[in-house]
Parts: sequence; C-alpha cells; structure tokens
Amino acid sequence: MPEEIPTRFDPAAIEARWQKAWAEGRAFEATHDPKGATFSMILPPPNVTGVLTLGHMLGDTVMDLLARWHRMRGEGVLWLPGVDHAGLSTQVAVRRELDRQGVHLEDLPREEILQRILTWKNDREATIRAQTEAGGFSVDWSRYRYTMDPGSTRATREVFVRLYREGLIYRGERMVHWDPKLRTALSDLEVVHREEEAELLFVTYPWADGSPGGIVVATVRPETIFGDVAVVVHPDDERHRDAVGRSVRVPLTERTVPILTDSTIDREFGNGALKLTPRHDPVDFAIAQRHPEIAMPPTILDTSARLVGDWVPERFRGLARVAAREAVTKALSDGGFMVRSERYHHSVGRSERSDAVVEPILSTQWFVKLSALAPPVIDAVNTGEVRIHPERWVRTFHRWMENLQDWCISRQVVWGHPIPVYFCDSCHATQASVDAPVRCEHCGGIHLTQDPDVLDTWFTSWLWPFVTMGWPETTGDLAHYYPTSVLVTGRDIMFFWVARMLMAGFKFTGTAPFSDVYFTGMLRDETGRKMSKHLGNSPDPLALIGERGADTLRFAVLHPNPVDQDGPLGPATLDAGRNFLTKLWNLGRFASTHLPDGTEPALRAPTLTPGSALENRWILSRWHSTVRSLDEALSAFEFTRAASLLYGFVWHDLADRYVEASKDALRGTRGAAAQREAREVLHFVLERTLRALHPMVPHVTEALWHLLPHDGELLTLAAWPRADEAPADANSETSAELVFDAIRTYRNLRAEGGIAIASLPVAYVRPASPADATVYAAESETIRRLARIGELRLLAAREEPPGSTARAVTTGGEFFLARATPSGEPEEGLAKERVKLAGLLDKTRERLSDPTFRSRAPPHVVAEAEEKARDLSERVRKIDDLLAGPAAGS
RNA sequence: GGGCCGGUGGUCUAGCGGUUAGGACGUCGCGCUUACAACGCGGAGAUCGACGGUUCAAAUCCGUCCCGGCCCA
Repeated sequence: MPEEIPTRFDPAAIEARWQKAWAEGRAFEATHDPKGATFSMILPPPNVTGVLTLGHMLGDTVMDLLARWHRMRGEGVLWLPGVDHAGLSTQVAVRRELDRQGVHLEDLPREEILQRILTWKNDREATIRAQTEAGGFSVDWSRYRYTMDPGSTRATREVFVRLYREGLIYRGERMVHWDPKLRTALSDLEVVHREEEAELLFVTYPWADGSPGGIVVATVRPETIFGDVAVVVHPDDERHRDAVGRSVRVPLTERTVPILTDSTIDREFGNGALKLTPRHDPVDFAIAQRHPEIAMPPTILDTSARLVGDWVPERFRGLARVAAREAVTKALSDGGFMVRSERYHHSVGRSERSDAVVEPILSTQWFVKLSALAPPVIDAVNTGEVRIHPERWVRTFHRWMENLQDWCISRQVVWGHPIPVYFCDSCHATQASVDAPVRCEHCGGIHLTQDPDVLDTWFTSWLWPFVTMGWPETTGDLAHYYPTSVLVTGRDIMFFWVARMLMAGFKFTGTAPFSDVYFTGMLRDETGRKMSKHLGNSPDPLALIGERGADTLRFAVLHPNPVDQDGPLGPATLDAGRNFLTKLWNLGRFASTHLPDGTEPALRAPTLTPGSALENRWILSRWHSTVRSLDEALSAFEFTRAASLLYGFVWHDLADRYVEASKDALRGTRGAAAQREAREVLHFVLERTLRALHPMVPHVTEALWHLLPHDGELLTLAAWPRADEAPADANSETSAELVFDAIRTYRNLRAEGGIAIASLPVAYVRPASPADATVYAAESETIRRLARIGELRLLAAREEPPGSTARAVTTGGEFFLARATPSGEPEEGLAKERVKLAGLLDKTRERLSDPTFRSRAPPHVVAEAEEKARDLSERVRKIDDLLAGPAAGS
C-alpha cells in the first residue's frame, strides 16, 4: 500500500474525484431541518459580461472556508450561487465583439440584439459554473439563481412599484451623467474621475453697448459658449463691481447676456468671472436655479454630444466636442476674443464602461431617493448590528452613506429589466405596475405605452440576499436562512452594492440582509501591478487550476499575503502553496506506513500519563493551543492568521519536530507500549489536522483522510476539531523547548566546527539548573539521535569535558561537542555571543541604575529587568570562564 | 480641492507602550540521513520612512514633514 502513494501528489488526479463524491453525497445542499444554528451566504453574482478572474477565486476561497468551517461545526449551511446579467457592461462587451465583425449593435433589431446578448450570456455563464466547480467551492447548485430569471424579474418590478407608490422613485428632469458614446444616462458611481490636462482659455465677452473692452471669462470648454445665458461674478469682487448689471455679447453670436452675481463664485479661478451654461454643467445648473430671472436655454448638444440647435451658428453644427473645441478656439482667436491660454489640470469624469468623457446634461430620468432609505443602515453599522471587516472601512462607508445623492436608475440600453411604467396614450397618465396593465387606471384607456428604458442592473442586485430565497413569497429558505450571515466581496463595490443591499434589506425585509461584511483585498502580480485583462497579467483561473490544482491556488491566496490587503499572487506564492501541500501529502504517506492495517479510527485523543513520552505530551499540547488560536482567528475573520497557524503547526511542530522525535518509538525500538502510544498520537493529531485544514484545502485533505483509518464517509461531513479534545500541558512545552534548543545548539556547533556529518562525536552539557539536568537525562536518547551525536554526558558543576571541544552557552546551560582535531581558531561563536549579551547587559544595567525607572515603573517590570540582568551576567561569566578555561584554543 | 489607509531585514508581512522586534519567501553554507531535494540542518540579514514631542520606558501614543496607495468631488 505505501508504495502505491506517489511522493508528490497530483492535484488533477484527486480533485475531480472528490468533487464528484461531494456532489453525489449532496453534501452542500441546504436542508430545511437544520439542527441548531444556521449559516448562510450569497455568492456575489459574477457578471456574465466575462468569466471569473483570480479576484473572484480569492473571494470564493474565503467564502468556502467559512461555509465548510460552519458546516463542520454542525450548522445548517446555505451558500447560494448565481450570476448577474450586468446590463450595460454586457451590452458594451457584445457591442465591442460585434464591432470586430463589422456589425453595429444599434443597427440590429431589438430582438436580434437580445438574442446575441443571450448567446453571449449563456456562454459565459457555463464557463463561470465550470470555474466555480473546478475550485471545489461548496455552493448549493440546486439553488442557483440569475438576475433575470422569472423570480428576480418579478421581485424587481415589485420593488419598483412599491417605491414608486411611496414616492421614493420619481421621474424628473435633472442633471445626470450622460455617456455620449453609449448614449445612456449613468449613475454617479459609474463615473470615474481622473486628473487630466486641458487648455484654460481666457476669452473676452465684449460689452453689449459697444463700448470698448468687455469682461474676460476663463473656460476649458469654449464650445459650450453657445449655451451661455449669463456671466456670473462674486458680489464682493472689486474688479467686476462696475460690470454687474451690464450686458455682454457672447462671442461668435449675436446674443447678449447679463452679468449677474453669485456668492459661490471662486474669485481665485481665472479672472473671477464664470460663463454660465446651465444645461451642460452641474455647477452652472445649480447657480441658475438660484436665479429665477434666467430661463433655461435649449440644449446645444445632442445625445452623442455634437453641437446642435438654433443657438449654435451653422458652421459649428454637427461637430463633436473635441472638433468643436478646436474650431471654436480658432474662431475666437481669429475674432480677436482670445486674451491668452494656459495649461490647466483638472478632474475629468469618464464613463466606467466606455471611457468616454461624461457629459453632464439636463435630462428626464428615473431616480430613487436613497437618503430616505439610509437611516437604519447608518444606525446598524453604528450599533454593531452590522459589522464591517476590516474595521477601517467603516469610516469610508459612513462618509458615503451620509452624502447620498439620488440614484439614477434608468438606462437607455436594450439589455436589462424594462421599467414597469406605462404611459396612457389618451390621457398621458403614468402608472407603475408589476403586471402589464390592460387599461389606464386613470381614464380607462386601453392604449398604453411602456417606458422604453431599462433599469440599472444594481436595481436588481441590491435585492439579491432575499430575492434568491424566494422573496416576495414566504418561503422555507427565507424562514431558515434569511438574513444571511456574512457577505464577502471586494471593496470596489462597497457603494454600488453593499450599501444598497443594506438599504434594500431594511426597506423590504425590515432587517439587515447580513450581519457581517468582509472585504477582501485586491490581487496584484509579483511586480505589484493590479491584475487586469488589459495588462495581460491576470491568469485564467481554470488554466491555473489545471496546471497547479485548486488547493494550491486556494492556499496561495490565503497565505502568506493578508486576504484583506492588496497583495501579490505570482509563481513564488503558488510554489509556496504547492510546497506546503507536498509536505502535508508526505506527512500523510509517512503516517499511513506507520499505522498498521486494522488501526481503529481516532475517535478521541489518546490518554497520556505523566510517564508518556515527552514528544507525545508536547504535540498534543501544541495541538490544543493551535486549535484554540485557529478558532479565534476564524471567528475574527483573520483568515491569513488561520492559514499561518496551520502552516506552522504542520511544518514545524508536526513534521520537523514531532515526527522526527517519535521515529524511534514508531519503529518499535522503545517497546510495544511506546510504539502503540506514538501511533495513536500521530494518528490523532494528523487526522484532526486534516479536518482543520479541510476548509482551506478540501481536496488534498479529503484524499489523505481516506488513506488513514477514519470514521465516516467523507471528511467534508466530519466534525470540526475541538481544542479540549487534548489537554494543554505547559510543563511538557517548557521541557520540549529545552530539548529542541539543546539539539539546535549541538547542530550549530557541528556546523560551525566543521564536524563531518558522518561522525558521531561525544557531547557534554553542564545544565543551568537541576531541573534542566533532569530533562536532558530523560531525553538524552532523543537529543542524541536528532543532534547526531554518539553519546550525551552530563557534567557536574565544576567538571570540565576532556579533550578539545566546540562550546556554546545558552539559557539551558553550557554545551560542548568533542572535536577530533584541536583547533587553533578563536572561539568565534562564543565571542560573538559575548558581544551581543554584554550589549544587552549594559542596556539593562543602565536602565536599572536610573532612579526614576525604579520609582516610576511598575514593580514587576523592575523585577523582570533585575532577573534579566542576573541571567545575562551569569551567561557572560560562563562564556568568560570558557574562553579563559583550560580547553580554550588548545 | 476634501478625506482615508499604509511605510518594519532583499520581498511580503506580525507586533501597536516595557519582546534578545516574530514569521513566510528569498539568500548563504553543509547535506540525496528509507515520508518529503517541491526536502533536511545551520547561518547571515532590520538603528521599525524623517524630524520633533509625551513618558521612567516608544516600532508601538501625539505633532509636522516626506514617500506610496485608495476613495470622494
């Protein structure tokens, strides 16, 4: 049997097998009779715009860790998967694809557009599912949902109608962000602001009465002068005092406009005079609102942001913004209006989806009054009813929540939920209705036209935690699993999604949709760049899993980079994950060869006695504290610490120390009883370690578990280990540390002294205390074997070792290792150690000699310092004795 | 323009008032010692961004500055 297990595990060979076993065992389907506690999560539905990235894998790994952990703790777990139609972004992706084929999406009939997008969606959806399955993520596929399935559609309409009837959704002419490339309105969040360089032009608006001169206005958008309705200055601005109330002529036109005052004008900007274009600038619009004497002008830009309308001189009509700007700039120069220009840096908003410069325009759209939904959310976060992890994001969250703008939810695209609003052709009344109405509720007319626009995708996504469980129906899932427990996502959608879900949860279900929010970091490549498809540094998860295995990828994202901070994921990190799994694999191989056929499952920890082998008592104690820390870390959402704890325990405690120390006993050279006990301890600790690691690396642990004697069908259904299964034992930990320190000291002396690996020199120790002497004596066999020495002899207080020796001093005593040939070399190690200790001793004594330290510091700190000084001076004295002693340099 | 977060060995990070500043990766030396060379053993490597301040005591608290990153307008 042992010969059949390869020294390197092959992820491909085991992962598919165990995924199949879990699926066949329906291990991840949530039941409606959970015993005791429940734990539920929605998987943030990935956009069908594309396929999963490594960033998704990071979130999925964290969620799977939580889901499996809670499942093993015996809780009823629901982890609900789904996908998001991602309206605008998917339409843009398909549009781009069609462009490559020479087809323009907007030229196709609506039905064909929908068909093309649907094909795209089905394709991506299948890939997303395959990726999620390949990762081994324990979602409940029987509850898979889609943001445009019948239930989601109905709930979306229901919510719209409710909010509309309450007056929280309204239709109005407002300043919105307009994407002139995609020709749709956008919400504030879909606009990305960046610093860009521009030309700031200083333009003279001549006096309307023909007197010489005029007022100089600074602008970066000369092409909008055709929409000007005034020039505005600050009321206290001395420079323009005489200009107020006069009129100027808009350059390149025959129109005259008044000079007005407004106290919001920035006197430092340009010349302190602002050209007012209220239809095409939010600031100007706000000023115009305060001046009723200003009539709203006609628009001068069409939906593609080209100059249009009677107010635009014919020669400029039809020009797009950049061309228009150049043409107008030239015309202003030629006409003598241009005073000067300068380079200017300012913030420019671009469409997140198309990268087009967003045009602020006055437009009729649908809005949600978010501010009405905010108070319970703000309260919930303040009171801790909803907890955000890591906590530092709470401030960011609050700042946004407290400055909510109305949410523009109408989009002028094809792909999305149609707005459930109908206009009567006869009386023009508006009605919102979940089901398409047969007649106008106002006049009874039967000719109704539905609003041509669709809803922002987030208007469905914000309902996800309860829509997926059947809302607005009353369902068993809602009763058992709502509200959900944790939401794991990236902080890039904190406002887009998390905040809005909280608002929707309180509004429609009366409760927070989840009690904890965990934000993961962002993955970077090894040079620190963000991973993106654009840079080509974002590997395809499916390919990576095929190459390295899902468990390797999962462990790599959990360790060693903190999951909640941005961190690199590259070959080195993946190698580290793979190496760890290989280590674990070989530990399993080792154990399986040392557990004879017919070994009973490790149902409980072996009962040890004070006479049991030190390493057995020690490893069980280490196991105890590891599990305790592990539970703490997982409960505190410290996933990286959890992974590090197990990494260190498996590699350093279990493999490096325990297995090496217990090999004699396992081979039977210490007798049958010792062998039995060692087998039991090794079996217990490894079996429980596999359980503890299972939520992080489910496949390899499941495979290894089946190689060991075990109880039950699947590890994934096994119980989570409990720290109190094995006792904490501080004495055994202290003694074991002493033994391992002695071993390290001898190994170091061997390396420093250049003593051949094959030789088995005699070693001596002069213990620092009688208690230490007892430990060395009892564990001399282990020390001897692991330090590769022939014999360990304990020296009495003044006894000197014979012959030439390499020497070292530690807190545990003075150590000597026999050398075949005397060395004339100075005792480098000792001398170096002396310098270090003497430095520390000086610092400590200095502190102790300070009277204020003795009077102000707490007594235990003073006592500790005194103890430290005693210990250091003792060790320095021992080193001095050795350096001066008979064996020195002989 | 406003705000937030972070600067700890070559890299990533833990620690957040008395620690010999911990770990991982990398690096150097020795070793294919029958679980594992994707490994073992040992070592070297950090005046904790800079300057002030508080304190008996500062990587840790406060202030200013510098450098990264992010969010909002």
